[in-house]
Amino acid sequence: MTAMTTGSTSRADANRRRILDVALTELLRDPDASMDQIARAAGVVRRTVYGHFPSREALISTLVDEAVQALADADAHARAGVSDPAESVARSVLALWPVADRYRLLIALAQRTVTVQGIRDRLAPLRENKVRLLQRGLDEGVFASPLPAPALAYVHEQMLFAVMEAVNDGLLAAQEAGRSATVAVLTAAGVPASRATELVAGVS
Amino acid sequence: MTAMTTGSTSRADANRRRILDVALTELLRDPDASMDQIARAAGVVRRTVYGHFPSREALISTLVDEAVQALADADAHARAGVSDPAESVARSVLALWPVADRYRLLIALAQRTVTVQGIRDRLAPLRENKVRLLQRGLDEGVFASPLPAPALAYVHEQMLFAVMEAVNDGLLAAQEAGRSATVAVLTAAGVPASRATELVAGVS
DNA sequence: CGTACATTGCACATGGTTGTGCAATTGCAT
DNA sequence: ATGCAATTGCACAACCATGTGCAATGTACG
Repeated sequence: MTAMTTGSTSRADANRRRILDVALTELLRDPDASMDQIARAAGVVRRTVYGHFPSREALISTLVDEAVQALADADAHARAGVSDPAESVARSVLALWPVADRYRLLIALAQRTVTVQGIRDRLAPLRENKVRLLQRGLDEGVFASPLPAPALAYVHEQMLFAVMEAVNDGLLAAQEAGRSATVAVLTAAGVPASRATELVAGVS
Repeated sequence: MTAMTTGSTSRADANRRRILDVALTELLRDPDASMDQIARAAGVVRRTVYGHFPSREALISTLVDEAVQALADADAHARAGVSDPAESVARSVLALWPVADRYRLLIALAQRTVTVQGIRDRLAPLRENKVRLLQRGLDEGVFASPLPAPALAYVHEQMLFAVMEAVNDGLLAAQEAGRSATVAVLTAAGVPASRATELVAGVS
């Protein structure tokens, strides 16, 4: 019965997984990291990487797919059945935080220019969700900003990157980062600081 | 007297200037733009660019120097003799806005990884000024944020990029952008929306 | 006109990266 | 141990970008 290589996903799949993981951190350090750099960092020869992925494009593309998937899942799950826009944003940011941190390279690539075509497109649905949420909050008077909802969405994204950078540079404890980022984002949306802190405390 | 090639800075200097300008926009479109791309875009042959700049490094480095210079000047001038931190931030952002927009590529390169070594370093003094200002505001209770001053500085920078992107993508009118960005930044620092709008109105 | 200088049009060497081919080797599981 | 699949270790071709050299061409200015 086709042995199915026991439960162990064989070392092939393990390698593939490791290559993806290493590629993530390696590309974060240098978005132009070569296949050789990635391979070496994964403890493998360049040729082996090509055994798993036909091209550099394909490798990064796989990474993008995983990232989008993880982000979409986290966001959808966090906002399920929450009606208040402020609470929704709070839950969303808190849930997205660790995932976005893991994949922040790709999101950074997404907003940069000529990398893999279509990163932006693949993130578009997620972004649109956020815009709708922000718009609703603005309409209901829960949020306040001189910026239109789509611009505010950009701002929120960038703020998350900023806080991640801060953590990275040791300016902020990783423990507090998620909550701090959430409060910061809410504040930027015009939610009074007191209400923002309260919300985050209540949600987490 | 040494002739000094009349008042006209000769076409050589004009070319040099145009190469720099074009390089700025070209590198903005693609941070990895080749010397050939830049040269063509400047209506010149690659070899000519090397006549003005010994290397790609040198070209970008010149750009960085100009950017840092312009930013530092604008910031210093805007904040001269202003004591209130909130007003100081307002003036600073409003003044920095057009300059940062012009040079945003470089600031983006600065926060990204392995480009020209030392972009971060050259921007450091400017950044430190901002951190001190934010710290003072936090101490005086004018600002409020769960983030420490240095992290808040990151956030402010990134917010500016976000708004620039928004303008770039047509989500926001260029006229309003500077003021909107300023209000957004102040709001993110914990200044109440009403006070922020008031400040910006009073300053511009 | 003729001088000086900037620009051009090659050509060239160099180095790095991508992607492929193939034989040899390693490791796992039966 | 033996077979199977993955991994390795080259070697290769193609491409692209960086810098440099040099002769020819243009262009402004006295």
